[in-house]
Amino acid sequence: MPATHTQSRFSSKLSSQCQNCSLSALCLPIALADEDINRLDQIIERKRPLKKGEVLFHQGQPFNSVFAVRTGTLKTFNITSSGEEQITGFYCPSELVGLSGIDDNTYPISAKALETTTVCEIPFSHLENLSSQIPSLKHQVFKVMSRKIGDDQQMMVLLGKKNADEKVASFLLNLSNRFKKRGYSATSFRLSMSRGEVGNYLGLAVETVSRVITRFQKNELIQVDGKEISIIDLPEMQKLVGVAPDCGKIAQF
Amino acid sequence: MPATHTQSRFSSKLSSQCQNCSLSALCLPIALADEDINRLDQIIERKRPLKKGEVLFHQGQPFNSVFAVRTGTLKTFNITSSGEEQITGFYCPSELVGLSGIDDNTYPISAKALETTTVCEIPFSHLENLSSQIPSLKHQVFKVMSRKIGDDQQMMVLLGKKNADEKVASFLLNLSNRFKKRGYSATSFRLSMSRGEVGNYLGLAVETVSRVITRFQKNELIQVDGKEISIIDLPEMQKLVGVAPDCGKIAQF
DNA sequence: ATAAAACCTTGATCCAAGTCATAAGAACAA
DNA sequence: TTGTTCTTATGACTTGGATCAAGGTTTTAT
Repeated sequence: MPATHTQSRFSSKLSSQCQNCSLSALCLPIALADEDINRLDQIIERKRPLKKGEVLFHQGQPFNSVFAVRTGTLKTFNITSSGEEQITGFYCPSELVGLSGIDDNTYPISAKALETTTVCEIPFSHLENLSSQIPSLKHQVFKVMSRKIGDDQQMMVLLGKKNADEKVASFLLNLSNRFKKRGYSATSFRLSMSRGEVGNYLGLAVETVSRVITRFQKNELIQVDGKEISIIDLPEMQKLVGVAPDCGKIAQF
Repeated sequence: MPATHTQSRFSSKLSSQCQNCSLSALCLPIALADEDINRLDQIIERKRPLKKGEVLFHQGQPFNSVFAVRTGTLKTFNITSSGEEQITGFYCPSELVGLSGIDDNTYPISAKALETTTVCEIPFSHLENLSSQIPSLKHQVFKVMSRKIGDDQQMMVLLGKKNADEKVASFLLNLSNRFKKRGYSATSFRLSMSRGEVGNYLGLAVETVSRVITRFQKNELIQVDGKEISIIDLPEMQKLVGVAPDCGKIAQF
């Protein structure tokens, strides 16, 4: 974990926090009136931290809440009919998990902490009620869901069309962008997931992930020390992924 | 196109139609009061049919509306940095296209008709307003988006983990389920997309799709005549995909 | 501190699916 | 109708990444 990324003092009481939270501009980036922020605040429950490996919710459990990651990282996955885990996403601070549960009131995936992780629980029925009263909040929820749909479609492109190098490069650049958005270094960060989990997510064998990373390092695209990654040649990495330098979003994930 | 699936008389006036539409239970399956259905009706514009190959909206265009397919089929795709088309979805009657445009008010994909296709245009800002007044409508929109997220995640599993046989079988069973839901035959239908488009969508070469389909036919899993497909051995196909016969949804798409 | 378990790397081998090539239908336009 | 283009099928060949195997390193638990 980057040193800058301190375990935020997890205040025991449900005091108004969204206003102070450094993530508020990302998690539900709304220009809400103070009064409305307080109303939002009141429906949010800040939970005790999850330890590494702890499960936030299980596939099949009744859906009640979506969760915003405050610190740490989660993975979501489901168990296939043949019993293997299939990772469907990684979630960093400010990102919302559980949206796919709305459809039939059941989580279709499980969510597990990759490291010590704190989340805000947002009971969805309350969010829905509140969103009727605050149009900009409703719009925000639509936006977040819409973005998720768009992102997942980019992920489908990645899985269907890209080779191992492009997959790994896309993955690293995607993480880089997510760190950057939260004010951390875009070029130097720590992977909270194992190579195996990266491979599982990208549709690659562990060995392939390992080899690609080694090769990237040899070619001086990145610098690797265990889980610490530094991107050295960002332009070259972007070229690999097929990003025109000006159009940050397209074709990256 | 199945003979049962007549080109619905496309009434030129914006008269109330949702009530009569055979798809209403699927497209936004709500138990709305009559009065509310009328309000929904009034914001919906029924457009002239699109001919095969016509584009409904272009990647990059400003987002204004989502569209419900009434008859025919659409594909959505984006153009990658290397200039090739990447298909991200096929849309059958009752299905909603364009939800990924909400996020930044721009369609991140294009939508094109695979055959003569009619759609209902739903201006999103109106839908949003109306949804503030009709909570069950708002909930329905959340549900539709949530389902899309879940479905796309299943698609990611398919692309990342499945082999060619499993991909094609999943694709055919998925179509089968969608036809069935609308009251058509689950075992006998017509593909409105080419083998090339199927391959593009599934991350396979045309030749592979062709070979798999030929092999399925040889093994008497399906019966093929050009674009007409009959599923002969449904249980075997389901086994191939890894569906427990009782849990229709999981692991299928 | 030490053992056990999980994770990462690298090499050797293999195979599923991609690519290339060809040819025969289908769909379409003039 | 006839040519042109698109689509599908099938064979021969190639290859990227999976799998198998083994050894080293890091993390976790006691």
